[in-house]
Amino acid sequence: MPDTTEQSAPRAKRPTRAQRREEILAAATRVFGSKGYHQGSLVDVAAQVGITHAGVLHHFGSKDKLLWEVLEYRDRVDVQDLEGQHIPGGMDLFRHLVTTARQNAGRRGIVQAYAVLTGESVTDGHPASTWVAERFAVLRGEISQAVRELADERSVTLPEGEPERAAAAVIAVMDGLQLQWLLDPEAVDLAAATGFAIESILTATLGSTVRITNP
Amino acid sequence: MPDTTEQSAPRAKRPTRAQRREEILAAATRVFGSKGYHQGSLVDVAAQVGITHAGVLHHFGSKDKLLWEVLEYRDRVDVQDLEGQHIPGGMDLFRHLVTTARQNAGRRGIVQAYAVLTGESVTDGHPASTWVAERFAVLRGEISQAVRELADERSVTLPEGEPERAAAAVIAVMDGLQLQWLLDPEAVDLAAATGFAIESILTATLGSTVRITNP
DNA sequence: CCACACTTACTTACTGGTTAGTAAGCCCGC
DNA sequence: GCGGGCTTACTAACCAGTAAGTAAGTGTGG
Repeated sequence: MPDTTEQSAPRAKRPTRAQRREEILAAATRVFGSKGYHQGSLVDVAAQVGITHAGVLHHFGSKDKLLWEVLEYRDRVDVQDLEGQHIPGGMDLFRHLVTTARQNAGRRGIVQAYAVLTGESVTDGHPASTWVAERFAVLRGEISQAVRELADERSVTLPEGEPERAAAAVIAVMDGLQLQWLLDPEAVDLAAATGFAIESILTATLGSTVRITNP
Repeated sequence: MPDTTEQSAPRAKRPTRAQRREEILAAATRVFGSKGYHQGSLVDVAAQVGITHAGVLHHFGSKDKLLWEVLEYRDRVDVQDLEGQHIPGGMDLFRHLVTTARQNAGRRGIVQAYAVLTGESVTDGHPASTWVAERFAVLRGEISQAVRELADERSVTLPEGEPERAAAAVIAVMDGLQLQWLLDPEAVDLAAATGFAIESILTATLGSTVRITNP
C-alpha cells in the first residue's frame, strides 16, 4: 500500500529526466568505482536508484554510453569545483594539484573510481581507453606548460623534452600514490607524499629548491 | 596416424604435469594481462594451451587459485632474472630499478598484466588485493632501507618518515609512468622518465645531486 | 616381459548463476 | 488522453565449477 500522504518532501512526486539521469550517473560512478566497469553491473547501478536495470538502459541506451557519460560527468564536477572555472598556470597549478590530493584523501570513492577505470583502460579495446589516454595527454600538456612558465620566471633554460618528462613524472607520482593509498591508507599520507614528490621533481628540474606553500 | 618416428624432439608425446602447468601459467599471464582477471575467462586461457577450460581447472582447482599462482610465478621469474638471486641494496637497488624499467619497455605484456591487476585489485574483495598490498609494503621497506643506506653513506640525517615517503614516491612514479606508457608509448620514454624521476626524488631527499650511472 | 591395477590428464556435458540488451505494456502526471 | 518513465518478461550469451567418463600412461607382481 503506497503512502499517498507523503507530500511534505520537496519532490516525492516524480523526478525529472535530468534529475534521474544525474542520480544514475552518481550511482554509476560509485558502482564502477567500487567494482570496476566490467564487474559493476547495470543491475547494481539501477538498484542504487531504486529502479530496474532496464530503466537505466531507457535513459542511457547501453552500458558503454553510460560509462562515457560518467566520465564526462566527472570532468564536469571537477571543473565545477574549480571556482575560477579555468585551469591555473605556473605555480598555482602545482598548488592546485596538492590541494586536490589533500581533498582526495577525504573522498575515497572518487579516487577508487579513477584508479580502477584507469587500470582497466589499458586492457585491449576497453571503452574508456581513449578517454584516459586523452586525459593524460591534456594533463601532460598543461603541466609541462606550467613547468616552462616556472623556468622562464627563474630564467632557466631547460633541456629539450625536460618539461614533458617532468610533467609525466608528476602525473605518474600522483596516480601511483593513489594506488598505494587505496590499498593501505595507513602506510601512505596522500597529501604529504604528493607534495613532497612534486617539490622534488620541480626542484630537480629547475635546479633550485622549490616549495609549494599552502594556500 | 601419429608419427612414431618423431623422437628427436624431446616431447611430442605428452607434456609432464610441470610443463603443462607452466604453459597454463604463461597463457594465464597473457590473458589476465590483456583482458584483466574478471574479463579474462578460463576458456580464453585454455584455448591458448589447446585444451578445454575444465582441463585448466584440473590443474589449478579454481580461477582464484590460478591467479594466485600466476602472481607467484611472476615473482619467481623476476627473481630468476636477478642473477645474484638476492635483492641489491643502496645505490645498486636504484640502478636495478632503472634497468628493470628499461627492460620493461621491451615486454609490454608483463607490464600490462601488472598494471591491469594492480588497478583491478583496488576493487572491493578482489582476490589479488592482499598480494598487491603486500608487494607494495615489501617494496617500500626495501627502498626506504636503501634510502637510509645512501643517507648514512653521505652522513645525512633524514627527518622522521622521509625514507618511507621517498620510497612510496619512487614506487608510485614507476607504476604511474607504466600506465601512461601503456596508453601512449610515443608520449613517454619509460626508461628515461623513470631514471629522471628517481634521481629527482633521491636528490631532493639527500640534499645533494644524485646520478644513477648506467651499469 | 607383460598383464593387470592404478593414476594422470584430460573431454564432454551439464548446472546454476549473471550478464546486457529487447520488446511490450502499464501508469502517472501534465 | 497521451507520452514519457518505467516495469515485467524475456532472450541469448557467457561464466565458473562439477561430475562422469575415457584414453593414455605408469608401476608392479608374476
